[in-house]
Amino acid sequence: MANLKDVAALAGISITTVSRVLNNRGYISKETRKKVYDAMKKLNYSPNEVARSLFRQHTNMIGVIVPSISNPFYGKLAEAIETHAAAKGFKVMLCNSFHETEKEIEYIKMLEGNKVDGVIIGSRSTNLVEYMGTGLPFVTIDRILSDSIPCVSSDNYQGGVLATQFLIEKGCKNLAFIGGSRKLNMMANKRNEAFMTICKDAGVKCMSLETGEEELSAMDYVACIERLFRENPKVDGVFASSDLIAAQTIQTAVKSGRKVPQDIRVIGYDDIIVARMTTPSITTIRQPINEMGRYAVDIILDEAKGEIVPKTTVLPVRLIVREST
Amino acid sequence: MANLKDVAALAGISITTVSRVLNNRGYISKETRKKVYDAMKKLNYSPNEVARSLFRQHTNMIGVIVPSISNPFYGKLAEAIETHAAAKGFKVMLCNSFHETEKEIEYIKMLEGNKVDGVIIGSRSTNLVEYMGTGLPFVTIDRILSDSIPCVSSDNYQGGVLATQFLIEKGCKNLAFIGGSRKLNMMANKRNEAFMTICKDAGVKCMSLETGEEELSAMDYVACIERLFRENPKVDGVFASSDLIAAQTIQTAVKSGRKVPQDIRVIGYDDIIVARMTTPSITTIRQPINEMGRYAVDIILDEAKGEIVPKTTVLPVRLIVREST
DNA sequence: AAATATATAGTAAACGGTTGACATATAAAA
DNA sequence: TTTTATATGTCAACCGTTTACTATATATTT
Repeated sequence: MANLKDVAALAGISITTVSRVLNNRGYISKETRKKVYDAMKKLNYSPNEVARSLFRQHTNMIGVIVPSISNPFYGKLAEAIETHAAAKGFKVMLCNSFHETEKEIEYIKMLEGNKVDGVIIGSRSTNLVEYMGTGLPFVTIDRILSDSIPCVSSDNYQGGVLATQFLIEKGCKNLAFIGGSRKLNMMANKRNEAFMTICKDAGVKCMSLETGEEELSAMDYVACIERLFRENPKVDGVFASSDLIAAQTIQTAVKSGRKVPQDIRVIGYDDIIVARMTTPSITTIRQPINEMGRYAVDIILDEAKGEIVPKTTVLPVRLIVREST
Repeated sequence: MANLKDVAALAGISITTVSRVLNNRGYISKETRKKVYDAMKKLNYSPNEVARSLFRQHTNMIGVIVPSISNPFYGKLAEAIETHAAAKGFKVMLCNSFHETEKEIEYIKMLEGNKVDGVIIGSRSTNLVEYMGTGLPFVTIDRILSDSIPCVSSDNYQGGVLATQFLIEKGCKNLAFIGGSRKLNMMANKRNEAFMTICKDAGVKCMSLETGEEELSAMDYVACIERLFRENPKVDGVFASSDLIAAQTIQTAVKSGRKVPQDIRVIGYDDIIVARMTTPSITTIRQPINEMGRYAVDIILDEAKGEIVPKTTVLPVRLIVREST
């Protein structure tokens, strides 16, 4: 691979001048500029970004840690992050933690060593804070890790309100909420809070089901849902905390002879592609995943520049009505 | 951030010795080793991988270019690649090209500049070859780009055979295939070939529908499928070239009053999460995506080491029977 | 004619780490 | 006692690029 020296030699000028045209600094004549570009083209030269990074003390690279990119929610999030980062000239290093704290710690160390300019964490582990050294900027998605780490989320409480009210409006009298573990300090817990509050206010019978880590990792909630139906056969509306749960709720309901939405209404959360693809398609609360990714990138970049950034950024959600309600 | 010099100073030894314990070279006493580790811990030191990469002339990083990581197939693929790469000490840079040749070229240049050790391309553009400079190793997924670039795929022909035979066994007399553009030089075209051949051999009526770029990008095939049903109302079996198409085929069939699988049987391809989540769940051909990712990584790493690698690697597929047939 | 702007070159240090050559000192083995 | 293995140190070169500094040589204004 050609380097600056080769380009300078071919163009018949000094290394310094070549570097100047590359970085648009100082005075350069048109002819010199042309000579340089010609030599670069001839040698198929592209600057060694590793060397640049070393000198400049930043890499224009951000790390993204998610539990699993094959989970459609994180897939969309990562796509939004990468797209927006690329538009700003930043690269993305992808890390799948599979909910394992150890891996997350390892990834953080790795990213630190690779001198990324910041890390976006869409992950669930606690106790990560102590491993987040001094200088590196972090942003979390949907999760408060510590007071000093900014968080981007959507309005989970409002999402809970919207979903619950809609189910009640549709005439449900016996609601169930299915969500993830409440022990994790996730903003998503607010969906459940809103659900309980709205149900209580409306005098509607309600219950909530908490699933575990295994279900989350395997993306398989069927056993939980079957139990829910067995123990509460009169449930006529389910607010699922993800579209994946909603899809499986529909499967389980249909299998037990219930019709969706006639016998039981189901509403999901996230509005990932699965919600559009099922039969019946899933009414859901759309999180503005693109915008969440965009804000996460903007914030991490501002942080890296030493600017003051908001501690929390809450984006609005929207009810998307489809066939399952 | 602490560097080698700081660690050496704190440990009271020379920079060279610290570098020696870091790289396990030469003779080091236990006490010195301990002093170094203590100092490293105290300073929260981690070696600057950028500097290392510059010296070593490789980055332990690979680039992955996919059309869209939010497409569940590529999400799974990227996850498999990242997981396997991480296990081997390699990092992954993620690139979403959205099927735009320009972006792919830009990404390739970027990855070249960042001195990645290799690039895995799960993308569809032609004419990329001229931009793939001299030294950088490439591997494609499911696509022959040129004679000299290794390709990893699953056995698309066999997948087509399995799917078509299964539909015929189930009693279908009037089959349709829905797939992507055949102009692209994808291995996936072989599914269609197999479909036509098997149908002809069995004397079963068949047709095949080719969707375009827009449908692929938007992941929305409903209009195509509606037309198919309108123009061929007697179709009683559909072989869809992806689970996304299969899911939408089921939606469209149900909407038009057909029952799945009683009136029309649908078989998908890939076995992504969507196939498990729909009602009815989708019978499909499972591509061994994990293994495809693993082989892609192994091959790119071997290539980077200058070893001889197979030109094509074809992994077996499997029929997964669910409810849609 | 003097002052200023423009255009280019060379040298050297820096970024942080690795490595080879060479020196030195102690401890164990021949 | 000599040899050898072990343990550390110093020094310098190197990876490819940036940049500050200094030096010159034109060209253009005052």
